[in-house]
Amino acid sequence: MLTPVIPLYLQPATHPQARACSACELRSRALFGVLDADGLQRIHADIATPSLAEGERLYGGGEAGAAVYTVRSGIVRFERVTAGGHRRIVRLAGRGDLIGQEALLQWPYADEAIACTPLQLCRIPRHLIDALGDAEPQMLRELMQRWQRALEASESWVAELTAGAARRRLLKLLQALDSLGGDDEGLIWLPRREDIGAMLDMTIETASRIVSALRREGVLELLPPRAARVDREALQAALQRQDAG
Amino acid sequence: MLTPVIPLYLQPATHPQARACSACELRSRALFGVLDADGLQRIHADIATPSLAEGERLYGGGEAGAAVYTVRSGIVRFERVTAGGHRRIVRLAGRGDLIGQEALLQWPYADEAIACTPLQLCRIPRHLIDALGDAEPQMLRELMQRWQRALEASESWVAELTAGAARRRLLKLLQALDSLGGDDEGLIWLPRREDIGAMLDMTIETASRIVSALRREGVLELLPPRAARVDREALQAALQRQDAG
DNA sequence: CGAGCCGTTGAGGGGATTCAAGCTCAGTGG
DNA sequence: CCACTGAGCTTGAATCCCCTCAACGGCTCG
Repeated sequence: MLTPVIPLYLQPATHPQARACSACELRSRALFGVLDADGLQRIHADIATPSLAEGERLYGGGEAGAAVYTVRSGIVRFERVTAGGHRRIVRLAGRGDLIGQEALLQWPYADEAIACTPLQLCRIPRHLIDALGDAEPQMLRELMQRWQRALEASESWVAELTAGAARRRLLKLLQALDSLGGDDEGLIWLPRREDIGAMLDMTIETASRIVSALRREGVLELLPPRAARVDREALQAALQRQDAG
Repeated sequence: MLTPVIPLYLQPATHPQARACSACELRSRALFGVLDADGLQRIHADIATPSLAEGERLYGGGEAGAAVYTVRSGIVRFERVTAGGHRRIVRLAGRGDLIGQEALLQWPYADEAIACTPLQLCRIPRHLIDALGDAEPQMLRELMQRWQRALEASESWVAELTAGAARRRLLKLLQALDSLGGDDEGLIWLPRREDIGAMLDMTIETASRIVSALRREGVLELLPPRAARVDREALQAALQRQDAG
């Protein structure tokens, strides 16, 4: 998918944010990828690009929201508190994912959204999507694709991260973190043990024991705090053995 | 939300399926609830209302689908096979829910969909939604609501049915089954022990032990095969004690 | 009646939790 | 400078919940 270069003569008249969107390396993967330069020009003014530090909250569950967000870089986690009063992380989102989509329906946010790493976002107000929906039906299709991707992520979470032995779940989490935010060299964000527990339903002690074991086995090289390097081959091998034995 | 009565003089000229849709008790909750009589008249011809017996498969994971379905009555389960080769049930759908929505994006079905009970559906071809999308923007909004509901169901599944002790998960499942397909008297569909295992990640033996215990405690009255009556008060009380102790 | 499926129950073992102690490290203030 | 503190992590020992393996009963169906 080619992203057309904007002619120079157009640029002086172009809003800075529109230029930023045009140049955005995510554009082909992003919600507004279907828009041309004119389309971007029309919407530029309302789009902000906020940043959050690790641990900061983007929004809370139950809040009435007026915007959706695209993740430009970083990882977001979605938390909720169970009926039993325990904190549970139900999903992660990374680069290119759309979050807070329920705001488009004027529904309150379903979960609490928190930055796991330094986070860069695009903030897109609801009224913008509403207005654009009529003019650009292709964008609605993009939107529905985002919804389906989120559903797919959540169902995969159920299938892969909530079943089986603790060690298998943790290996699967490492795999997911690698494909979500890992770089070429296998450098990943490694959650705090308590957050691993909230994701995989285990105690911090169990999480710690398994992480330590994987470190001793060479699957994981810890780079405290909050980072690690995974040996992808060793990870695959460990998963194979896990599923076999 | 009122569903307008169709004048009698209109009916002889009306396609039988359009009459059925108009009279459908689900209409206000269904995808085409926003359409008026004329709108229904236009789309009637392509809508079928298939029925499936318990255990029959609606579609398989990976298949290319050309239709979405609305559940008129019964319960559907979504299964997939994990990377480790185990069968996992990741979500349930009931009356009023939309299933197979990924077909609208021309994506293959994500999961296998299987009837848990006798099932009545509305089959809505993709081309119909495509055509209607332009004419009836309100319907796209309905569609996005369905997507969000499915996402919400999946995230709730993660939060409530995959964490905590086996007994708590099973109690929560009974609660979910009651609100999904239960009648006034607490009559519910009770899955086979193997399916309980695939939902809650436990063995059939553990499922059986807990079901038996709940029967002895009076929470559950078994009505074999595949049915039970829940004592809602006792269920609530059992959950309270579970979360307390 | 025997075969097969489904469900139930028991006994033993293993993996995760619980309870507890000690470690590292950053921030604070004497 | 260094003890002090608290948060996060690690490790050990004992307990318990759930899994594994096994046997058996009810039911349907050929």
